[in-house]
Amino acid sequence: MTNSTAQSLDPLAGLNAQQAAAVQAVNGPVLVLAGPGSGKTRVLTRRIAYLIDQAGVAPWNLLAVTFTNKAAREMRERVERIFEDKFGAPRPGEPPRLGGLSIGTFHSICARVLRVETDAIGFQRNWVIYDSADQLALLRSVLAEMGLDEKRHSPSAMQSYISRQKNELLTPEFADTTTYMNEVSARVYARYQEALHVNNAMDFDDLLMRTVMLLRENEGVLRKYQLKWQYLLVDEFQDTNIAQYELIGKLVGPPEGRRNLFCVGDEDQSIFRFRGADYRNVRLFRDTFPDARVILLEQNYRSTQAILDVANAVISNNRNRTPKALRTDNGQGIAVSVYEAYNESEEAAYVCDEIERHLRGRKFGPGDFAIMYRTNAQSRALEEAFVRRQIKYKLIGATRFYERREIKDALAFLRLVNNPPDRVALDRIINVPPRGIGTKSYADLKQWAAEIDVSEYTALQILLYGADQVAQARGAPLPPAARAHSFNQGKVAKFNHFTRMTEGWMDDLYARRFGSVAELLDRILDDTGYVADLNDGSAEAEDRIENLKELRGVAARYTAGLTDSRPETTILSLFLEEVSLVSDSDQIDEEGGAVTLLTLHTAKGLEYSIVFLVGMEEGILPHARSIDSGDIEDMAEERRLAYVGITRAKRQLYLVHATRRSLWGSSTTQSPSRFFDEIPDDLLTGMVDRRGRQQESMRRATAWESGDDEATWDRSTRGAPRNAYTWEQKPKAGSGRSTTWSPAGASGSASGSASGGAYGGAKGGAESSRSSAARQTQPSAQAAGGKKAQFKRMDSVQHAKFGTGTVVESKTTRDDEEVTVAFPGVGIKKLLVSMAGLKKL
DNA sequence: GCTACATGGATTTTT
DNA sequence: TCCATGTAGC
Repeated sequence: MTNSTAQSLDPLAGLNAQQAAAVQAVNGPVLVLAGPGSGKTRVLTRRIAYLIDQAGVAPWNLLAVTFTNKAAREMRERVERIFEDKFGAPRPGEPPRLGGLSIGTFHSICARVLRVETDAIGFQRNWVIYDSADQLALLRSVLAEMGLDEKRHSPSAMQSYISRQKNELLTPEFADTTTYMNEVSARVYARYQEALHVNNAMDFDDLLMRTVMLLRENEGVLRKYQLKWQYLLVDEFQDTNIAQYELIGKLVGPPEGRRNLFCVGDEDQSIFRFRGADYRNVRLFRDTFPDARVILLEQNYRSTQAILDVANAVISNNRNRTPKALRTDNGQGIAVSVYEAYNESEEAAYVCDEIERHLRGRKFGPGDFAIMYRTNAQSRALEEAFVRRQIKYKLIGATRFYERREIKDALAFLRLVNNPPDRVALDRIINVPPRGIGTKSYADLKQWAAEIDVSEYTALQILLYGADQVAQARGAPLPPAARAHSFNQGKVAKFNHFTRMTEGWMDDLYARRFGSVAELLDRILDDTGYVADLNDGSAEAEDRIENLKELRGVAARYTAGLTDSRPETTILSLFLEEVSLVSDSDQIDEEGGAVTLLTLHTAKGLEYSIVFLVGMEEGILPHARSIDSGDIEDMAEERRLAYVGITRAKRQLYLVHATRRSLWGSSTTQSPSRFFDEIPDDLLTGMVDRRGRQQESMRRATAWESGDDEATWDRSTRGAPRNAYTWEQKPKAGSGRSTTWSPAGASGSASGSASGGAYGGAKGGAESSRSSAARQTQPSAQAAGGKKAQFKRMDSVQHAKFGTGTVVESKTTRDDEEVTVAFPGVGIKKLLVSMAGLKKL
């Protein structure tokens, strides 16, 4: 290699003094307190490269812990790129340069350790990870078993209690029993843990707790990992919880030992307290290692000074923090804008207006914008507006892919094949699609299984193969009752049909007849008739099928005859593990070319040129829960959340709040967030003095309600069509399902201000009343057409009045089809197929 | 056993 | 408004 290429890897190139110091601090504990936008990712990647290339540390001795899988992936890629720059692309046959380098989240690292140590923790191979829905399902059955009423003992309260205990490393025998409720919860916790073990499953929190327990109790295992990982790097250290802190402590060894621990964090960005994270770990670290090197990164490379000033103003109201002054050389920039909207639809309309204005200026593309909010529910009004305006957007999080019904069903089949004791999986799919095994039969099966002390799946096997054969296969005798069951022949036939099918999959799996997990999935969907059952021709079914295809795409990457070279696991279980540990932020890609909609929590670690922080209202941000609790720490965390949002912006920041908001059904008046009061007026623009602002707001609100404000009305009709208006004066409509009350003809969604349901959009009043009047008088014009959808997304259609357009969405209603069509130059229209006379092109 | 409908309850944030 | 759960009728 030549000198010049060697020099291209100068891990210190372009770093400031503090960053360079952090990269080079090789020995002893280091704590980097990094403000937002201070280049900490850069420091971490450079440091990894530096340790490997300059300090001679073997890659397999390094462990870097990140907050998300996405961050892990990116960090690995960046380090790889550094080495490619220096040594060129890896040649075929060459051993991997970064072989054995471990980068991952706490959860994924722990899963890997536990996978290897399956025997040591007393689990069977191919154990699975339960997500929170699975946890709830299991908790419900535990509660039922214990004869506890769900109404009095809410499963989700139990769930959060258990999670709290686990995050604090409290096993059931040490769990908190200080109140009656906690005492009950502790007993549920104990039973729940047993149930998990019987199912050969762990929940998220178990991954951490069991790993720590293992390292605590097993000296040999502890030594092994201490020897393996001699250099530890931890990102987002302020968001570690007790379990994670102890895990790091165990791996790094006693304070007087090796101590090659490098932690990066920012107390001001700690936003996961509800998950047990405790930013005081930062101080704990300093107490544990009094001689630790502490490096401050205060220089900000991301934002303008105008944005940082606002961030400083807000965060300085938190006590118990190390004061920091964010500064930048990026210049003052544009002042932060404040906008007071009338309600959430007008808020969305404003955001769209501004985005469109910027897009016209051609300096920014859609991918430069992000809209951040406190709660996922807030995304709905925004989405509506984006669809109407035909602005490309990407929604992160709301309905998580792996929580969709069809995906969970498909995964449940795979999970059962992988791990037959998984009762939660079996519960889910024993009768999906319907195969004549009703609640009663299945309950009987469960009871019988409990009596003979075997898993439900084993009971099924006994029905199919007979008790003797099953006993022989397990190498253990079964109780006499295993020979006697009370199912009639018809039921046994139904059970056997199911079992024969699943046994077939397992046989073929272990005979390596599938080339990939995708092939197994194909076979399952085929044998069960799942897709056929799903496909009723509706657009929704089509979406679900699309989702299954997407899942198949992921599964296709898991090949090699499904059996890994490692004995402790199979490719199938690695696949299941991957899908259990994906996070929302994994969906984020920079290339998208679309406006990003996301919660403040998912926004952590990201940056965008222009950021809109919407719903800056009391009760939203700060959230009502945190206001009501009266806990000063809760409020401090809300403030940090605001701070995180503010500091995501590179060039321009908008703070938006609304006067009214309909959050769940009814509309309430909202007052601006207290965080506005913490920002000096001269740092904000777009806001007259407070009194003037309120008068303006009143004027607009009155105008809105009487419907005579042209400007507002115009925007409102685009943002949320007529029913946003009529909804204000609608009579109390019992269940909200009435379609006859509204003179303006908003039908269907009676109180839905923003959530559609009205037919026709801007200037479409006439159109809309006609449609809905027609709908009332001719309810089943198209009844003969049944449920079949005639149109689907992306279809080109012709309309007599609006011309040619493209179908955005199609929904089948009971007796008709409702199509949303984008007509260029006209706008988005919702049309009833029975009325509109649409022609497919 | 299945489907359609009614009712009641609930919503913070996520690995 | 939305969802999960419960119930009546087939």
